Amino acid sequence: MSVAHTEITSQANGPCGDDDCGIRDVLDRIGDKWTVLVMVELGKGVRRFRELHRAIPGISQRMLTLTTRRLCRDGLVERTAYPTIPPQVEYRLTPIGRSLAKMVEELADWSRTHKDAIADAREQWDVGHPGDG
Amino acid sequence: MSVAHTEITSQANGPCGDDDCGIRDVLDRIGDKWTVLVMVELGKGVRRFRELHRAIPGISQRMLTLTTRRLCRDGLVERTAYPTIPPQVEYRLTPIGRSLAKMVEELADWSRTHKDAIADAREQWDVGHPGDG
DNA sequence: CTGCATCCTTACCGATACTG
DNA sequence: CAGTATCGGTAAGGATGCAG
Repeated sequence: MSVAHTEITSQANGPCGDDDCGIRDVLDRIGDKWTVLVMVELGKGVRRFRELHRAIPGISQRMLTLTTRRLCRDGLVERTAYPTIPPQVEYRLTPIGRSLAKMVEELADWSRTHKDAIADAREQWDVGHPGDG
Repeated sequence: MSVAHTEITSQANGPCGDDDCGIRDVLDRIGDKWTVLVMVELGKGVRRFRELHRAIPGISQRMLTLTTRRLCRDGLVERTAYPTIPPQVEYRLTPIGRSLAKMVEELADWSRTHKDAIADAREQWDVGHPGDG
């Protein structure tokens, strides 16, 4: 994402006082455009590359490749490639990946619960602030 | 952030089956560079603009202004301006803002717990994939 | 089918100067 | 003190074509 520290240890200041609790890295992962969608889909079970691609409308092949690779790099997703022709690759959540997926689900629940309230707040704001984003 | 749908209702597909659960909007907010830091600081109590600025090293005035304004727009933060000279403005979390701050804290807890595991996974990955980000 | 390489547009964000 | 206005670097991500 836009922050991209790359190294998990390179944070000047975290939100937890003055020590780095690592949340920046997690947000750099799940905060990007496609990661949550991939994780939720993989939360339903093992998926092949093409299945993910069809299950997530709008994602490009390039972004699906990058997203799955980053998830693999962080140990959240496991990749299994069978040397067949044509190639066949399976993706599945690791235990730690499933635990993060659970957090994401809770966030999704929160979103569902407060979605309308936020929409209302924005409408209220926007009428009082024309020409604002 | 990079996604920026602006409208809370303009999502083709959410992670929850085929309906939009609004998580995209939440991630667009807390996924950006500074929002979590501001929320956690406000979680400690009422803060003035300058106090936030000093409490969050590295943030520019511009970004602090944008971040607080977006939080206000979503109804997560309340802004109180006193017409004194010099001006004085207070920011505090709304009830819904506090509830989101709680979710963020849980995510921070998760990060602390799994930080080392992720760092290890990255190291493992990087040794096997030189020249990769 | 699964990926990689390249070009290109968008917009996030930092730096700086200015206002009431 | 609490913003606003403007400029510019940079990285994310979309489109397209090629490869094993």
